Amino acid sequence: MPTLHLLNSTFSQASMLHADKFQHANFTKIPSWVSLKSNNFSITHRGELENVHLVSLSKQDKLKEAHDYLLHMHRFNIPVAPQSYKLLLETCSKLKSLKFGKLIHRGLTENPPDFLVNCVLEMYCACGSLSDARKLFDEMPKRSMGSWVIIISAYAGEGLLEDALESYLRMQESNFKPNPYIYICLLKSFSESSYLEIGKQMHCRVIKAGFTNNVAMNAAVCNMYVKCGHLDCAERFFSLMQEKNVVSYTTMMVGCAQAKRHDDALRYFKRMVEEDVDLDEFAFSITLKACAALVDRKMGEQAHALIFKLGLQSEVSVGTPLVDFYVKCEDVESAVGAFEEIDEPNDVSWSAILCGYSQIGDFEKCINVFKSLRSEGGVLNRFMYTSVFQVCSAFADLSMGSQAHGDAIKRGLVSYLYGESAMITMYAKCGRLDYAYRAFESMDAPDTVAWTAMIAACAHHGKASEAITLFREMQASGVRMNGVTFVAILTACSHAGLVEEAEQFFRSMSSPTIDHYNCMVDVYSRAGLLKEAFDLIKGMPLEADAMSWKTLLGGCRIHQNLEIGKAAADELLGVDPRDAAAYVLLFNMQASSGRWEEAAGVRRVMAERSVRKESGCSWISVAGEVHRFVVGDGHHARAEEVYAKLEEVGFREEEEEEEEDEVGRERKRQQLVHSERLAIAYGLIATPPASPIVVFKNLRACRGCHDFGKHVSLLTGRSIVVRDSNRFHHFTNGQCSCGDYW
DNA sequence: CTAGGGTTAG
Repeated sequence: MPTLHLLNSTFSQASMLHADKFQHANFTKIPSWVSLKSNNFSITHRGELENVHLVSLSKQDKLKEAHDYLLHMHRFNIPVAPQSYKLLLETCSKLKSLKFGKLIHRGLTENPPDFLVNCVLEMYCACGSLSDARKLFDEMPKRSMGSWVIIISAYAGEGLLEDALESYLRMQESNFKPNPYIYICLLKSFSESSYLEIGKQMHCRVIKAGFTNNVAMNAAVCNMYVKCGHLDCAERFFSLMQEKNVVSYTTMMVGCAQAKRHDDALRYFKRMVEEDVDLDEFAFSITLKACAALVDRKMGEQAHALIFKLGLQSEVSVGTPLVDFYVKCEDVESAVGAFEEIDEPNDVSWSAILCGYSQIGDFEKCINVFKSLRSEGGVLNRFMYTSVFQVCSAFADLSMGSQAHGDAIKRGLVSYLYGESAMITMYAKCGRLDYAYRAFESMDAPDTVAWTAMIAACAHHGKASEAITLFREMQASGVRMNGVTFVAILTACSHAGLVEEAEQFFRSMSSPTIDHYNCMVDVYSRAGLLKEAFDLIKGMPLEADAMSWKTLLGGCRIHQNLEIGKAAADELLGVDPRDAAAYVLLFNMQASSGRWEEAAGVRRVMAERSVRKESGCSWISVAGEVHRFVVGDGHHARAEEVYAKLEEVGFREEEEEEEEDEVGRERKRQQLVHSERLAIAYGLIATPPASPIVVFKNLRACRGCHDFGKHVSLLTGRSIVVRDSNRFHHFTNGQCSCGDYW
């Protein structure tokens, strides 16, 4: 190959001559002048050097320079080799540059060789201009088999089924006998169940044409059955295939993944490894997806090892699902490691890592990475906004959330179900059930997740009857319900004390999970039916988890049932000895029934195991700025005004019927004001008189502060929303939306 | 000269 040889020698000459200047010279960084001045190279044909330069430019994606140089060659009548044109056109295809593609097409000589015309045709298809492709195709003096393949493949690839079939018939009229490639292309366009019949017909034609022993052909048939939703047909066909390759295996794995049979997908993967099939990046994409879905850490790590062995970790198509796999395994560190291995991460890779940060709870990181990606002009997608909405939900940051919403609208990245559902949750968690409703109502056809998000939003805001109405509407609309929907509706019942309704919903479930049992435990516990709750845990077919016992313990605390409470605490600490909530609840319960010895014992154990109670804090966002308060806080710049306001509204700590435990006493003694009162008072002085005050607290509000909220809403006429760790409380005119039941 | 499979989510 003279061309290659010349390029190599050019390279070595350049690097030898300028070793000092070009320490890191590599193949793609050869300066353009190098090939121009080298008259002393052994050139055999006129223009060979120029052609090499042209090819070099196009291989470096320098289309503009290449085109300029092409014009230069034309001007000096230097012959341009067909191969050079081919490479130029390929670069146009790769970069999807219709503009240069057209320019180069126009610059072609009068009678270009047939294969070059096919290259132009391919370029138009690759650049997505099927109109140009069709025009050229119709005007082509000599169509080859390749031309037909290109045009049919383009139609099929774009989903233009009719055009593809028409061309298929037309080619037969022009006496071209379709080859396997034609069928492979055509089969590709039958990609949904409504095309099954025509797909089968095409399969018959394949058999009649005698292409039954073609691996690629068979993979395409398999794929057609998979995409048309007939995995069983695909499997039968697959098992009859004599020869199988990566593509056919990958196709089957995709089919299994679609049918959520991820373990079957992995079985195919194992077979592929056993049979020593050459694996490629596509095979690993789907394998990792299955590992992620199953959270099969072991399998995923083995796949990762194999990937490393084959050096495929730098491929986006492998690295991205690898990131997702580690995210699903809740191992962000490995996810970040996998991400950093990717050579050219795309927006999918970025959204996978953003999702990782948000799922794991590193909200700060998530939002910062998103912001820098955005400011650097990176490609953004809707998945990213979903993660951003999750962060805003977690921060309960309405200001950031609505900004993100606006930003997403501007970029046209919001009108899709997932993002909208995340938005419902975001607005609800920011305390704006009204906005959540608006987001929900703006959806044309809410799906399972959207309905569920809306029901959960009502549940958390204590709107049980609205939740139930929505649930009925959802049923009537025919949208499928899932386990999460039932968690939402049971939560709604639980927050409103609707025991019978909850029992009804629960009974209507075919296979409740531990989450649903725990919801029922919560329903009974809150309603004071502690015996029922305890019996339910004891009798359920699933093993109780920490949540089961914690929920029961919470109920025992509210209803002062020391006996069951102790049993629950023992069980809870058996499951998770480091659960601070268990100790705190147990301590409070012992203390409030005057068992100081036992209470002190609980504290001692806590200290021994160095379990620390989470300290309470409340915050309020005013004009986009978050103001945070802790118990008895005096650090705020307007602290004096805050305390003065508290005096003014006149609902002091002493007046309440406080919890009589030791903690409560200490607090009383020290006259420390609970953080949520400080935040509410700040809201009163810092926001306009008519606007609602929305306060957030990391722990549950106590009864005294709950009464305080009611009192202030009556006194000032303001609407006050308090979100504690459990739910939302809407205080208006001295009443709370929870009906004092929570 | 012509083709086939894949990854992100509430």
